[in-house]
Amino acid sequence: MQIKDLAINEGKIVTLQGWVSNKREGKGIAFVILRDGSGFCQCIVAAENIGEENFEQVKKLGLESAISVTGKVVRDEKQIGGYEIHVSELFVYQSVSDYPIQKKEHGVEFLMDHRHLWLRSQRQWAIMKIRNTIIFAIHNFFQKEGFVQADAPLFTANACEGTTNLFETDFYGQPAYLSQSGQLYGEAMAMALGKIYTFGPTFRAEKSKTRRHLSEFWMIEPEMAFYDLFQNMDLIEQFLQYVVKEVIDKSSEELSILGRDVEVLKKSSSPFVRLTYTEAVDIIQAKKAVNGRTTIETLEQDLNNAETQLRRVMEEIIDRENKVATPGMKKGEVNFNLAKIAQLKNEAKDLEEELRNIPNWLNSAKNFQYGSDFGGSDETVLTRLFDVPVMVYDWPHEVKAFYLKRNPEDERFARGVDVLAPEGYGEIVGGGERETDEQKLRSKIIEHELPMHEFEWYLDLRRFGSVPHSGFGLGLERLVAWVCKLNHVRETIPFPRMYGRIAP
RNA sequence: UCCUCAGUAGCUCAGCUGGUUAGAGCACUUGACUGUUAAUCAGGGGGUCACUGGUUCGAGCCCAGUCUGGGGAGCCA
Repeated sequence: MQIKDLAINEGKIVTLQGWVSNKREGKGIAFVILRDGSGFCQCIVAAENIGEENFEQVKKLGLESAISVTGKVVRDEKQIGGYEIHVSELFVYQSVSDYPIQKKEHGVEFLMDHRHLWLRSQRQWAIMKIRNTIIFAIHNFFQKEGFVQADAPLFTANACEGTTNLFETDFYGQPAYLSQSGQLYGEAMAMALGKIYTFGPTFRAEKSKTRRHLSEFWMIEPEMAFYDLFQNMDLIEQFLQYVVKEVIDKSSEELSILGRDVEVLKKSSSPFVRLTYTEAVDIIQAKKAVNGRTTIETLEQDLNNAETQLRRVMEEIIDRENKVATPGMKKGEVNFNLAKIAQLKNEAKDLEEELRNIPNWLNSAKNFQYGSDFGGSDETVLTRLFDVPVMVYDWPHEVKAFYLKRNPEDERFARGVDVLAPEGYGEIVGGGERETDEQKLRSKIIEHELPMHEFEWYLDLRRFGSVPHSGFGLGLERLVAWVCKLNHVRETIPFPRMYGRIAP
């Protein structure tokens, strides 16, 4: 019996096995929040029902003690799952008294050091469940569209886009690299199977310490024969809309645990914005307005909002500090205010950071050089104007990968597309139409100073039945972060590997 | 690699212009309370102030270096 099935067992006597995720107690009664991996459920344990001796055991149970309970399922609207258990029997597998993670805020480093235990907490549980929903939806989408899942190798001999950001390993005495993308292999598989997608881990040795980067992350890379850039973009849009809708339908409880505003997420069911690079630059540089507002006006407005908000938060902090200092205040109320003050201080920190950032964004928007790639701030500036994902295509070919096809009507541009998620999440998808012409590819490989002999097998794909084809890569963790509205990708994967972090 | 912020009790933090014996809450522990949602009340134990060196009569506080972590740039999904 699992907690998720309580609803269909209302009024019955059931047995649950799990862990104590929280406990409150009064004389002769204890409220145990049990978790079993499938959900959370409050169990009412009364001394008169289970006996004094057994109740003494319950009083000693610390967080994460392992128990089983037997009792009646009773409807209670106030509870998370909607039900509670009136316990008649309780068995203790292990009584724990010193669980490290407490019912209060912890710092990032402490939590990451205890990631193996942190995963048990309600928020992390909700994120992992949503990650699972997303993974399942991805497979469902591609399978129903007739794609074949076909994985690319993880060991590669060629440092396909430069060696600096690859992890080097020893492959029977030969240097080998952990794959940073399965795309070239994906193209080979698409020529064999028509439409394929890879789904696997990918490795980048970038020494990046930001909320968007992991050293090991999961990437989904579809590749489709006979798809041009625009069919590719249509597919990306349908795909993302399907996945988001599945999460809204199947993981609404988890989204509400995370406090995610589903209405904002639902907006992505509208058509995505499609801009050429040139149009996007005009918007970033504020030469073009969107819905009557330019980026600069929007940013200035945001700056003002952040300032007034910060002022309000600071006032509330002072207010509550005065309250705490008032003599004769009850301890409980003091604690409540202290907790609130700590929370407000964090809010103030975030706002201060935003206040520092916005002027930088303004500056970089004003000074954006046509022809260069977008930085994180340019993406933020652009996506702030829209509430659906933005697809930017037709990039200056110099800033994009060697394998992208040129726009036949204007050779300055390559047919790449980046999908920028709303709410500041930046690039979640990068893709495009591939170059089909062997000679053009050869000159690009030379231009990028890549070892030609490592690409001969890839060039075979252009020698034998070369056809228009396209594909894209989706960063799973970035998608999860956006859907859950998390401020860091490290919470989207069970055991993140990132610069400076390889344990636990 | 660069910029920037931080490191004080198991955890989250305070510690004024450098000045006596280092502070709070939580957690833990002892006792009281039958419906709680981080939230009752009273008592108790708990410290190499990241490390190394320097300035000073005196350093948690000032200076230099090192280490670790947060955020960002570059690079990217």
